[in-house]
Amino acid sequence: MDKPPRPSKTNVFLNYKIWLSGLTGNGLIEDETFGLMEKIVEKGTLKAAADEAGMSYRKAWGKIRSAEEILGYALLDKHRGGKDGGNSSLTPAAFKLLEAYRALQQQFDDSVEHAFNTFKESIKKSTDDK
Amino acid sequence: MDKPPRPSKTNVFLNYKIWLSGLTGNGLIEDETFGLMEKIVEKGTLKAAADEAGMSYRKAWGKIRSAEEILGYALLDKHRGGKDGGNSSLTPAAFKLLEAYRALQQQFDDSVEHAFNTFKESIKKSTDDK
DNA sequence: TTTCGATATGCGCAACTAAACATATCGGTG
DNA sequence: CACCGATATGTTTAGTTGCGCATATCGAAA
Repeated sequence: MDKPPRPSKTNVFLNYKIWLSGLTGNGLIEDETFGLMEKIVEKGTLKAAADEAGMSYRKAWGKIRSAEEILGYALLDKHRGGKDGGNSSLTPAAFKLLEAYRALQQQFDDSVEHAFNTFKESIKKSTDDK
Repeated sequence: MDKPPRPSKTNVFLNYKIWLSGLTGNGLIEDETFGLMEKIVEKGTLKAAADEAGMSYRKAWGKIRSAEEILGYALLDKHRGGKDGGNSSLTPAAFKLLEAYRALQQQFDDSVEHAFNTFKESIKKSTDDK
């Protein structure tokens, strides 16, 4: 889930995480959920996406359900029944959200890169220079 | 511990968290620990800092201990005994670390501010404009 | 109208985390 | 040299979260 820690000269690593939440406080949308959304695009079903992500269907379904509750709108067009059991696809709103989130994450990654470099320099400096 | 979520027009909030870790993976240094460090400067003892932070001495001590283990150097000059039982103060290295961390956090705050504004604009846009 | 595989959901148990409790040690100071 | 209050640490209990087992539902196609 979390980003792999960034190595520093002092054996200290910086970790960070971003996620979305609703106003009630319970429930959250984290990277794992967006990962699922991407896999649903590829595979066409929530089940296949869950398998691909190495998580149980129960868990994947819960994450999507929770996210939809927070957002107040559907992320998936879900279809049950039929020869192949059913399928799911992203709603247009889900597509937009996914894109926006990935862009947000990218900006975050970039700024972290810079901030962490500064941080490493700071703790490297001797104490007598300020 | 975590930052209070940032409100968005769509009732979705952005949350984020940063923390430090060592190379073994077990143990971490989070905002709470830096908060303790600041209170130790104010109060002069770990106990008073723990009380101020509303946590047990046991917990506070554990956090400091863990942080020192990760970093490989002492955060506190600890003194036992004496009339008033003892006291603790930050080491110079701890001061530097604390300052660097707070600066890092500030940079995060700023970049998140900007990134989240962009995010909100993105999910507001209609789907037919790209 | 039976079948099949994906969606849908309740619920109990396990794993982990966090808090609470208990207890020992230290050493200036009166 | 006894006292006091903070540092130091193991043990134990409590609480939370999540995982996955079990089971039901759906509907196009054969």
